[in-house]
Amino acid sequence: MSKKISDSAVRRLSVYLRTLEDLDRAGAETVSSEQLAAKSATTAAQVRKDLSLFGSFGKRGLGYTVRELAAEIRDILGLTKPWRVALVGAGRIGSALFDYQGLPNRGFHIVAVLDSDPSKIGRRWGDATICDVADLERIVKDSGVQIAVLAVPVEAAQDVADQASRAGVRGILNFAPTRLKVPEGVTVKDVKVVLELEALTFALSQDE
Amino acid sequence: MSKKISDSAVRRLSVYLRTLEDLDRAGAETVSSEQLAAKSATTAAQVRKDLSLFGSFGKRGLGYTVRELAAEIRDILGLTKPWRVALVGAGRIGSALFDYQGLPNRGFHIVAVLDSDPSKIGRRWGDATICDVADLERIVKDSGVQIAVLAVPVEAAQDVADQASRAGVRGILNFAPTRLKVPEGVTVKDVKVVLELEALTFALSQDE
DNA sequence: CTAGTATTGTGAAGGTTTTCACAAGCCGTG
DNA sequence: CACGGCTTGTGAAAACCTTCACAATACTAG
Repeated sequence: MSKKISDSAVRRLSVYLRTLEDLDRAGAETVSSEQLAAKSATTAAQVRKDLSLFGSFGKRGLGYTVRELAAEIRDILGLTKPWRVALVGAGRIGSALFDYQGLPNRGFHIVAVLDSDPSKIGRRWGDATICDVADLERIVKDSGVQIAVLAVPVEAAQDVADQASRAGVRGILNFAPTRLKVPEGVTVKDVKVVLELEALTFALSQDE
Repeated sequence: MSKKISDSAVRRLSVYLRTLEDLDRAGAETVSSEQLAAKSATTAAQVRKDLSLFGSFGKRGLGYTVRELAAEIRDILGLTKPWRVALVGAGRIGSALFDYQGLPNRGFHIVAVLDSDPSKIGRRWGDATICDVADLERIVKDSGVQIAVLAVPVEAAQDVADQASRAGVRGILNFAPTRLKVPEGVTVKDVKVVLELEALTFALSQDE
């Protein structure tokens, strides 16, 4: 049915959304593809092409209504409904994510925090209690968790991914530096810090 | 001089390197493009094409020597020399990075940790002392810092990036969810957690 | 109502990246 | 040393992505 959308297009949409939210906060009512492109580090033609993959959201001669376009992109990205997230790993990355306001703002609700460390299990974080990761499957099922965020050591990641997949999670955001094997129907995205650093050193090594 | 190398090719090289390191640890001596591709989630042709951008590292009929190829890729990515890194922001992300063994292993040495919080300045982390971010420029110059890692709140990020650029930093790894403006000659790479999550929800919204 | 300015949406062109397919090369065996 | 099995390196083809360029349209001013 829907034509294939490239990953880069999706990522640009996400950038446009952030830009639009900034514009809205700054009080802008409308924006042209030219302006949106400038603030999103791309070109006007690219903006229009990206949007045209999903519909026709602007008015010729006028541009786009900031709020309307933001709403359309939220819809495209699947951000109009809340997502139930389980945070696995109550270490420093887990705790930084737990407190990060950007997640609930975008509709990502952490409904469970899990860890394997007995000294952490049972502790309270805000209004969440840290649960034993051994109960992951039950918790995922009971709370209807759709997305698992893996902020666990690399040795544990595949195991947690297996359990989460078995329990019916549909997406995994993985902070561990390893390529997870997951069944059909489960989507993984990786946060690759070292890879970014290496892309950086490649760039730096080039221009000298 | 050097032809333009696509970002995706560079990122794949980084993945190959990790795979090769795993293979080496597992005791493998040689690897074919087919095997390397399977473990790196790409195709054999892609592997060969990527490598051919930089030279000819294999033996026909035999494949690649794991260690040799790893060394070549390290060289390509600029990982054969140590990089001096300043870590700005001694919060949870900063502290997670500071303790992460993956960085020194890859030649990234954190030579300074900075923060603006008076209650943190002066504290010791391992054998580093947290410095006042107001001294960033002096420290960058004195220690020959090449890369700044920004693990600071979004409001502070642009300001720190400006100071770091002025002090002569060549690369910035940015964890803050904002697009940094930097002068010519400074390269920025972003770690985009929310963007990955949104790419995930897009994928999940598609197949249902 | 007409002219003029602005800006979208989109086919077509241009460019880049990936895949294909095969000659060239390496090794072990007999 | 000749043959067969295997695997690289690489032009050429195919697929994909970005940019161009312009007709279509919206509004404003006169």
